[in-house]
Amino acid sequence: MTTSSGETSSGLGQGASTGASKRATILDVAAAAGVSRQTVTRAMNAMPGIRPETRARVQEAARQLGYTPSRFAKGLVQGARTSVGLAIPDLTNPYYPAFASSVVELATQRGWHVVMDDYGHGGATGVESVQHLAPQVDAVIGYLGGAADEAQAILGRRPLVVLDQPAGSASGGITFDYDHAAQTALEHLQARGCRQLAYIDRAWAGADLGAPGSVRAGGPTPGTDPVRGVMTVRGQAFARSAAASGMALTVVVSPESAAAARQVTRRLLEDRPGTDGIVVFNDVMAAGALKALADSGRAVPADCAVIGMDGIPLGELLTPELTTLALDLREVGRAAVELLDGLLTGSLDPGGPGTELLLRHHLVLRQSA
Amino acid sequence: MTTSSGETSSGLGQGASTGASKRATILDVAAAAGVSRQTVTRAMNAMPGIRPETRARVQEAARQLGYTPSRFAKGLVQGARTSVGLAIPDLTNPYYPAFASSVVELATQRGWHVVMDDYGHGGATGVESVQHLAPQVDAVIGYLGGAADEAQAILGRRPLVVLDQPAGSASGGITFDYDHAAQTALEHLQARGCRQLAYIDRAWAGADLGAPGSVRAGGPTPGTDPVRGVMTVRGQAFARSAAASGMALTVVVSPESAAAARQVTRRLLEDRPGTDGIVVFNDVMAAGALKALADSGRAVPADCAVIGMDGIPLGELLTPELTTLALDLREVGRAAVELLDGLLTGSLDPGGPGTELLLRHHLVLRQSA
DNA sequence: GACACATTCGTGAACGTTCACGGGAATCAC
DNA sequence: GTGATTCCCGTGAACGTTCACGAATGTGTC
Repeated sequence: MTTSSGETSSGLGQGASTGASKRATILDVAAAAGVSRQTVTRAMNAMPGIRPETRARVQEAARQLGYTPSRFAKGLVQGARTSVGLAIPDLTNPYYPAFASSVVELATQRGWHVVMDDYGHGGATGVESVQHLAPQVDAVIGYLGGAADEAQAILGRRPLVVLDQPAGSASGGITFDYDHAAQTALEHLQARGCRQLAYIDRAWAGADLGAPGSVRAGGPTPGTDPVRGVMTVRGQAFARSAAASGMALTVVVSPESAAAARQVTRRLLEDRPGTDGIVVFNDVMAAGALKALADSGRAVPADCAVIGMDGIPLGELLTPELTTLALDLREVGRAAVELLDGLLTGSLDPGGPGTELLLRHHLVLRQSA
Repeated sequence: MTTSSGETSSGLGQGASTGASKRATILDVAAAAGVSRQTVTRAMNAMPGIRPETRARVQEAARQLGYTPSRFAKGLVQGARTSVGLAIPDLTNPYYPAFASSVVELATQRGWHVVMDDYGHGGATGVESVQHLAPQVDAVIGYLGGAADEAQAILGRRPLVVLDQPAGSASGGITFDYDHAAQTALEHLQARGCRQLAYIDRAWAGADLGAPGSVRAGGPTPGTDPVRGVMTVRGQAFARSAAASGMALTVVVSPESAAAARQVTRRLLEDRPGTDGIVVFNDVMAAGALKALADSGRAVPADCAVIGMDGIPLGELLTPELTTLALDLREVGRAAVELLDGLLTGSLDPGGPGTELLLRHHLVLRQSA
């Protein structure tokens, strides 16, 4: 029997009952079990080269002391388990959880951990989210809504994959082919016989240009400079697409909520009663539009067709069921994770070829159009 | 000018262009900037006692080398920033994101980080989720769906707050007063004049007892032993409540999805065409029930009233708008975080008084009932 | 009984950072 | 011009764990 040769454990023999004094370290466990550090390590990590009874004794001592290995010490010596930050503007919008779910699943498969930040309640920006995440993660995936360069600067060499915005100096980016989406939707509505089309865009978060619901652009000359900076990228694509095919498209803006969209749509229908086809920025807002159409006594799609955007599960549950430009959100998550994987393993170079993906919406025909 | 006195930096003068060789450490930056470790620390952490030009020089060197301080080394010496794990069975169900959003917000306010795990896609259990989270977090909040004791054992002394399940040996727990909810709903339906009531329960994940939709308990004798273990806690509360007030309640079970609930409801309406009031396990499934009622040509609530459960935003968007037993999910998140806060700061003792909260649903009257 | 070998366990070193302290140079006061 | 004060900056120590190696003990073989 070896007498404990020192190794500077905490002097006090802390009984299991005394409150949270310090924090039990591996040396405390070693002392309590009458073994050395290394043996404790072997016992806790299911390593070979230890007698079963010793292992049991150590584990019991660890349990009694409430010992939990320090993830910091462990990480320091073993080299990081990678943990990725996930910056999301609003978990309340069903679009994001569907995406996040996919990211978490695939990240977990790779043994990564996901640190989630739902910025936006407090009016924080994507960059602030990255700033908050930065000290804790090895990479970030996020819908930042702009300022990719600044975010990448904060992260330094660590990979950043941004979604739905120009990649800029970010390591990678995933964007969506809104021109294709817009063309698909408008063509479909036209083929259905719709003649007076409208697009409901999301109002810029910061901007407060005119009352919500005010008509932004009518007639065949959208896409001109004054419009830029007011419309979202999606809105610009719709304006371009309408102009290209010579259709008239009324563009209105609405805050990003079903209730707001309902109100805006109601006003739109008063201003332009002949509207017979509406495309909406996202499915949640489209649900509001459907409500407004019902309010006004119109039948959908007979009197007015509606197309949403995103393809969240909610759409199927609405009445009428929502036709939508769907994005396969699990696929988007997969693209983001695989892109990040490539960047982390080095098989992809930041900003290099293959780091900017363009994904397409596809039209899911249901009842509303 | 001090000549670099050694301090064992990496021997190679790694140019900024060479690939990811090792990882730049604080010593590399110090050497590159011609200063010491401590000065680098001061520069990176905005500490006083450093000349502005020196700070700039160090920061430039850090930038060029792509230096990122090791969170492990930092955490090791500074004592942990707390990071909490959030175990969630299914982010796809709108119930959970609403809750998670609240948790993330309040945790962020406290300077915590949230490591999210959406277990359940791969058929994992809550305990496995905790096992995955454990090495990375200082505490866990989660909907584990059982096995709280086992989960607490994995975490040792670290706090565990479980929701919607008996706390067992967990540090804290938040449960819901389903008896009150059931009574509220059933009384409301009865007052409305409903006489043939049904409750659609969620089928147990693992169990496959009988075809989905089979009638489990009819008549006035539910709550007996054979039923236990088949019905959820919510189901049992409804059975109890119905029995207590002498109402007849048909209980059927359905997998947890709108589509499944739709099918189950359809079958229920064939079996018991006189059903004129239905309560459903959650809002998503209630949406399916509404669809089934529409399919069968019934008017809601005239022919049959429907009450959902949870109070997710989706309910407002359905047609008819869903009456529901709502839970204020932000409040639930707040309760969980505050409980955890108390446990972490020591103002609350694990399992002690004030660690088991009972929250109540309130009936939100909309159109469906 | 001597040797090789397997099994079990312990000790120095290292991971990268911050804290506590101390030293040197410049500035100020008189 | 001496001492006190301030401003910068550097060095030992420590955080808690694992890795690499070596020591001690037991087990088998001839």
